[in-house]
Amino acid sequence: MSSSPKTSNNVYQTNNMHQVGVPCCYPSSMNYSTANSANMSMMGPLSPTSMNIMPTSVGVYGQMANGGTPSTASYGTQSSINVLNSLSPTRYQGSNQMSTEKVNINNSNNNSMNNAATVAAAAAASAYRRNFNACAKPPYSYISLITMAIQLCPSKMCTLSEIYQFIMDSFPYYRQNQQRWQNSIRHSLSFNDCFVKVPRSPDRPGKGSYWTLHNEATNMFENGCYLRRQKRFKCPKREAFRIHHRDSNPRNLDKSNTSSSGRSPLSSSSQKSSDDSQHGLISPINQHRSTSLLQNNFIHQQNSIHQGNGQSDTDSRNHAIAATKLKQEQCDFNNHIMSFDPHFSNINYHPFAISTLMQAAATGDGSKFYDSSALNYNLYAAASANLPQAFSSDYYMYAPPTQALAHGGM
DNA sequence: ATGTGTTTATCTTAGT
DNA sequence: ACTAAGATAAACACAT
Repeated sequence: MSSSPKTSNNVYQTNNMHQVGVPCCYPSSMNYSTANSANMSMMGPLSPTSMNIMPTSVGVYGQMANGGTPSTASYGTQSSINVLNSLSPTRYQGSNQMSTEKVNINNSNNNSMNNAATVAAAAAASAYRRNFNACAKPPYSYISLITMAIQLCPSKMCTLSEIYQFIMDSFPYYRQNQQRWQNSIRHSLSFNDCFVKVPRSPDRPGKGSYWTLHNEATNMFENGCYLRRQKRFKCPKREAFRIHHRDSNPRNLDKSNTSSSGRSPLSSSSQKSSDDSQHGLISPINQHRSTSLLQNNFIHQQNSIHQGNGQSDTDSRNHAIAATKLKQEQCDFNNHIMSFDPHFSNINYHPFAISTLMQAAATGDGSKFYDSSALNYNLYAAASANLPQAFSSDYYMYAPPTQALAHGGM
């Protein structure tokens, strides 16, 4: 298998994708051209200016310097064990190319601001040098990367292009081979029931929908492993609806008999896209947040769209009835689990949980020395603060797109 | 034309 | 070894 990486000619354009009211906070000024080592020089030489900003990015990922899987005995929390065990030596070859220079990160909060800033800056500078010629693939699955992007949005939903932007801003590795991984991102969004598409409202024109998390899929990585979930999230209601729709649609009856292996579904109407909002999959948790009205509007609009989109009257009625019923059931269920699930009542449930990192970022934890305008950078500061001390010397750190910050993030 | 979204197929990898 | 999750490639439809 040659699998020579395709080099795309696309340069990701961020500036005019959607202009109004995008409920997202990611810096959108960076255009990352695809993929060669020369392009990595865009990260620029380390300057005093960037030094001041670097500590925001003392995020960590990587593998043990000696290449081995760490024994579970040595390291503090179960979550950190899971994180490290999830690293594959073959997968993150990039980090093998790093220099052997080691960084001692002192992440104690007891240090004075100056000391901590100095240490962090030194660590960042060192990491910068190490990182300059090698960008290891971060130990996060695409699903977890998408989840991070969504969770970091105040509105808890964002567009595809914003997901791209978050990933590229956060992980230099993904400034390369964009065509490849962006296809995978799109596949992940469509394929996984944990991601729910939210249509745009008419007053927010633009390409693509918003994506949010299924309200039952907000704790997929609470065990601390962001590479592989123990169980793929599947929405039973969606599955049931799919089956119901398939079996009750006369157009599918003959197909289901004849083409068990058929490839024709490419031309069939998609289920996920049209059914999400009808299922009431928009989280009531999210409805507590700033976009509740917006999302409710989306749901209503989508319902009305479906009732008049050319289906037969019978189909439309059945859809509407089923949607209403499912939506009510979903809300009841959500209210129920929210009453006792610790994940919803205690956001600090787990030190490595995304929700924990979000909380730290949102409340300014780890942002003492940093510009807090870019939430995603604070995420990594928070992650760094949670880093077990035993790992600190062997971690692979990475740099943010310093130019974006230096230019004010716009 | 380009971006977005869906789906199938196939391969790799982690977990057991 | 087996299974399931995830990654990758690709074809295609549709929206902007």
